[in-house]
This record gives sequence, C-alpha cells and structure tokens, in this order.
Amino acid sequence: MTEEILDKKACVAAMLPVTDALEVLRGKWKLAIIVSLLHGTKRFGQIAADIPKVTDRMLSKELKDLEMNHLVKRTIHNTFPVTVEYSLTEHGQTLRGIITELRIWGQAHRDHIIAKQ
Amino acid sequence: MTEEILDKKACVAAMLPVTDALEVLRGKWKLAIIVSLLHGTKRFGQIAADIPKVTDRMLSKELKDLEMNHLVKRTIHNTFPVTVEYSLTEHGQTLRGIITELRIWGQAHRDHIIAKQ
DNA sequence: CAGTATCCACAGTGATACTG
DNA sequence: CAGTATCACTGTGGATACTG
Repeated sequence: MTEEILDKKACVAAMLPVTDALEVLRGKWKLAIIVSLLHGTKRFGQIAADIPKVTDRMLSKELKDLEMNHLVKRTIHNTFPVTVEYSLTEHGQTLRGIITELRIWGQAHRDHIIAKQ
Repeated sequence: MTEEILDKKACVAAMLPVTDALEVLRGKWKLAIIVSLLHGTKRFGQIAADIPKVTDRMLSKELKDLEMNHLVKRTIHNTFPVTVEYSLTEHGQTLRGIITELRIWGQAHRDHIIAKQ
C-alpha cells in the first residue's frame, strides 16, 4: 500500500469523529443554548431571555435537536399553564471542556486578527 | 442590576469568542483541510486527494477563507505548470488542540449514542 | 496543475400569525 | 407559557464546463 493511500485513510479516519462532534453542535443557536443551560436548569422562556434575537421557532427546533442527541433533558410539569424545564444531561455536561477550549481559542484568534490590522 | 440581567450579560459575553471560533471553522470542508495540512505542507491536488468528494470549486473557496483568517499560508512556485503549496500558519497550528478535543468528544458521543440504541 | 465561471437546488433561518 | 404553521429569503454547496 502506497504512502499516499495510508495518508488518505488516516485523514479520513481522523475526520470522522470530528465531523460527528461538529454535526451535533451545528446550528446557529445550539452552543448558546448549551452555555445558557450550563448555568443551570431553565424554562423555555428563560432560555429565550438569555439569547438575544432567537425566535421561538428556532429555539424550539434547536432544543429538539439537542434532546435527540441526549444532550438536553426536557421535563414537563403539569401546572397551568404548563411549564417545561430544560437541563443538560450528564452527557451534555461533558461539552463544558470543548466550549472552554473554543472560547480560549476564539479569544486568541480575535486578538490575532486584530493585531494583524 | 437584577440577577437575570447579569446572567444574560454573562451568557452573551461568554458566547462571543465561542461564536468567533465556530465561525472560522464553519464550512463543510474547513476542518478536513486543516486536518490534512496538519500532516504537512501540501499542494492543491494533494489536499483534494486527501478529501473524498470535495470539488475544486469548494476546495478553492475554503482555502481562500482559511487564508483570509491567517490559518493557512499559500505559496506560489514559478514552475511550469505553476505549483502552489499550502501549509498551516503558526496560528493555524494552534487549532490542533481543539481538533483533538473535538475528536475525543465526537468518539465519546458516538459511543454514547450507540449505547442508547 | 490549479484553479474560475455559470447555473441551479436545497437546507437553514427569519417574520409573522396562531394555539392548547 | 410553550410552543406550531406557513411563507419567504438567503447562503451554501453541487454539477459541469472552461482556462492560464
């Protein structure tokens, strides 16, 4: 087997889980929702209040996606009117490290780009 | 100032650099290109060979984006026909940690999701 | 070899109005 | 309160053909 093929295989194999991770976090509001929920359990309206400009439709959709990926837990309370609580699952909490890394790198990148101008 | 407002401000401030980071990595092929270049300096065609199904148009576009963000360096050689080399800048190399984190988390996520089924 | 030009399809998002 | 329904728009990405 030639070296290029090995390289290609290694490249593809290395990408798969990275792509998986990005797929899950994809969507304009997903990270914002997770960051909001890192501060604790919240209701639909409270998350909306945390995130400027998100619409009900998008918040609802993104929360559903996150729930499907077992990152967010949805709890319905039989009050009237109905209240719904959202919280991060244990698995969702494991994103904290990545978010911290992204924040540090993003800040460094911003500094870097500004310095070049 | 009420606690909710503080929470909201903290949430927004915490999100900004995270969003910046994701913005830079956004695009279907950007991570794949970076992973490819983590293996060393490559020519246009070599990157294309590393990444199955990417088209010339998209590869060209994504490389331009990465170059604008100072993550990739483009070097033209006056051979005939012309050859072009791409490599990660020092700044681009700093993504290695994030990519590793994403890979680890992505693998864990895949295991987690499979376990739930 | 390393791209560019053109056209097109569709996923993602926004705006607005409505509901149990 | 916590959503859903509908419509409209826009950008991203694919296919194909062409070029210095």
